[in-house]
Amino acid sequence: MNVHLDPFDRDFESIEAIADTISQILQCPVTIEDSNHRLLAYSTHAPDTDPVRIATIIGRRVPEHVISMLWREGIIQHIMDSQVPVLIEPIDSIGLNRRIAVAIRHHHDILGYIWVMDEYKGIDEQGLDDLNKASHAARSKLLQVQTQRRRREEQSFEFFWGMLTGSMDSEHRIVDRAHQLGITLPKSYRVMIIEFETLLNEKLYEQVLYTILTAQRHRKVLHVRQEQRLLVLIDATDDDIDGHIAGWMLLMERMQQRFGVKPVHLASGLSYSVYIDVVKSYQEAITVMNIKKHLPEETKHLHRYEELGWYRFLPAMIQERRARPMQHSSLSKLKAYDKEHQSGLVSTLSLFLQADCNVKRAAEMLHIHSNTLMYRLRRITDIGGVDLNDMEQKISLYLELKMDQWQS
Amino acid sequence: MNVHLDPFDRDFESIEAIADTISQILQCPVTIEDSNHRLLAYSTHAPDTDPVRIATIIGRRVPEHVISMLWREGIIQHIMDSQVPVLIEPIDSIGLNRRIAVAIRHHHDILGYIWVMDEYKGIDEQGLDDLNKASHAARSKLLQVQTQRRRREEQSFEFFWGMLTGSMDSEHRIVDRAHQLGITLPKSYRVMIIEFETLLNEKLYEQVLYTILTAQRHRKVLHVRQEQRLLVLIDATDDDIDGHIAGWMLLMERMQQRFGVKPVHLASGLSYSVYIDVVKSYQEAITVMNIKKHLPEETKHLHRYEELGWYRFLPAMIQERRARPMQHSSLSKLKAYDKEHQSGLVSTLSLFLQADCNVKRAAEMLHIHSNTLMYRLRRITDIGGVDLNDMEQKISLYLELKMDQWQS
DNA sequence: ATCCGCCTTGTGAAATTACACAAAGCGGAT
DNA sequence: ATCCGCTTTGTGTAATTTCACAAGGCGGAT
Repeated sequence: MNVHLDPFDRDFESIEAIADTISQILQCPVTIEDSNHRLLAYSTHAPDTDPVRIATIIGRRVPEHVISMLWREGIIQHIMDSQVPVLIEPIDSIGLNRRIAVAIRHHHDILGYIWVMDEYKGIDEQGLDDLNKASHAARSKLLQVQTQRRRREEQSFEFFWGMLTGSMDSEHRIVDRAHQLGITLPKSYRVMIIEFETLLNEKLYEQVLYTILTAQRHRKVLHVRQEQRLLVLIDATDDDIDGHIAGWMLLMERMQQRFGVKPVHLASGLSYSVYIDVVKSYQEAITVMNIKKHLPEETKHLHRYEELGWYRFLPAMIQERRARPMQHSSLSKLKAYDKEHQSGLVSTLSLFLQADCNVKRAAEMLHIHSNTLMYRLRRITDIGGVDLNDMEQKISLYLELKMDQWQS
Repeated sequence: MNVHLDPFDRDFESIEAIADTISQILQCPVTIEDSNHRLLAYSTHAPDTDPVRIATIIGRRVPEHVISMLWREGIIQHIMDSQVPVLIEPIDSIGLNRRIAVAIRHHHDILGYIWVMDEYKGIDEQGLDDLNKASHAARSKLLQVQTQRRRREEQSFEFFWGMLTGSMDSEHRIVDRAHQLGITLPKSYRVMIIEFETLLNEKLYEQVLYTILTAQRHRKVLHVRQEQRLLVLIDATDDDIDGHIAGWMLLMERMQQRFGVKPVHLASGLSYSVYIDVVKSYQEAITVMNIKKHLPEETKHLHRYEELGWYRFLPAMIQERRARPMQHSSLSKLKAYDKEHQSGLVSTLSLFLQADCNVKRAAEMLHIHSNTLMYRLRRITDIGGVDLNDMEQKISLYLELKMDQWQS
């Protein structure tokens, strides 16, 4: 039997057929996934499989914690890099038995993966060779799948962009179109902006999307790419305040670990349930992003429009200030003094206000003796003519200082 | 000499001629003033006069303190009301000798006054009769003066209005036109709005103007009437911060005393020295007025745009808030609680913030025990989820509360 | 009536803060 | 060098604030 006819040198009518063929030859259960670990096909032949395979088939995707583990163990990277099938040792803790995996590639792109459960037998050289051939055979099928997916993506981009810009201005039309495209819109949503340090090129984009889509929560998300940003329509139905954004933060963390890319900022608008309000939520997200970029330190832990507090008025205030420039008399006196004497009264005042006018706290933050701070405050009241027991004045100062910071 | 030919039954070539005629007949010094106590004519004949008359002639108007005194003594009112000449007893404290005064009227309008110094002689019936006749004779002359003044006023209204609305948009044109109209523009100016409770009808307007124009500081002021408002271009050259507005406040007080009319609000824009900026100063004055009307209590002692502090951003913030309505989560919780339990947590919080977060002070203002306030504050932090040691949160609350107040 | 939660006031101890004053460093002006 | 004003730090005291706890009033529900 040295003359081995290549069983994969033919046209397959479907991906399932490929899976079944592999399964028959190797006498093992087989699953084929796309690049995002979504189930494309699985062999029906074998009776007993491990829990991971069952979960994958039931959920139509590899469970998130499995992917996490595979990444952590460096297995996914290995499969992605290797030109030949990779043997994977069982990981009992997650119910993963021994298996062999091979990537399906097209040039340098990963189109998907073939997994072979190899619990008992062990596969010989010939088997591995067959698996490689199967991988090649799967390529053209997966390319079709990919092309189809791309086309659908294009349509969903256009759809989402239409919502974001408000050109889809009738609720009815939006719902209809979503139905047409097979998109399930969440009952309640927010628009979130994820901003990266660099332009979202093809590779980065794929990586980002891979991270998002392999996460359990977000099977399908309306999204659109925009220079350095990814705009996402996130589900706000079960908006448990912290949990949600925290989940995204975690994703971003994972992105960092796996691909070394980390988004700089996350910003989301309010949640709405009427879809024509996507425009609003988007505008709000933009506002949040804008404010975060100008005052990164103070808004470090803010991500959602409703968390902005008074900062949401800052852009309007800045605009007003630009339209009618006017020096705050106390502040300009203090600034003049600072300039002449190289002192830091303004920054001291700023920090003092930030510290809720608590002398002790502020002094600690400044690493100075509290009496020193007291002295400076006295100077501030003397030179600037400020009454630090007057809320009005303190607010005026605080706001002006923040605006100064914004514009610097 | 029973047959007395009326010496005033002829045409006089000027007001001076009338003054001289009276002076000749009565053998006393005579001055004729317009309705605003501005000198129109004086007899040259008599050698010695009292200090008031000298000051009047030198200053071309009756000194302010004299007018004040005459009002206080009820003398001006008396002259205005009386159909016959009024004898005025000397007032040594201001150097006013004995004199006789008669109003020059046209229907019910006062056009001016004739003053006769009557130090030594005492004037008989015949003299008084002559004085009455002189008053009639002066009328036509004064009507001419008044007409002329009215025409000039019309022109100045138009001029000022052009500046206010920005339709006079070239510095050059403004300066030229002012020169043409014989108006001396102040080097540095502000636009001030004086608002009254009622519409500025003809009578009220005259009274207001009378008060302003008889005050020493403001001999001539560009002004324009506008429903309930009088817009004034005030001199800001020697802008000694408090003094200036205080002077106007005094005037308003006087207006109240003399005519029972009191302006409700004073509001002024910034001071500028380039005349095309009148528009700006006017806009600022409008802003001040707007804010004062919405928050009368907190802006009671503010009149000038530069004193507004952070309030100058309020309109922009309100606009932003209206454009993107959003409940402050803590506040709405507190409001809900207040509604259900008929408590006053929100108002307590508001006052507490107003009192610079000083428990003692706030408790006193509320007439409650400071521990009661402490308790309420604890409730506020519990129910509203507010951290009252966080400046950011306090500012958010403060601003939201002010905006609520604005809109209520 | 009785209970219970909510609110107010009072008391006193503990903690914190404000303030006055002293000592000393530092840099510029004379 | 010397003076002077500005600044920082340290010390101790007086005043103020915070906090825990007790006692009692009030109104609605059972």
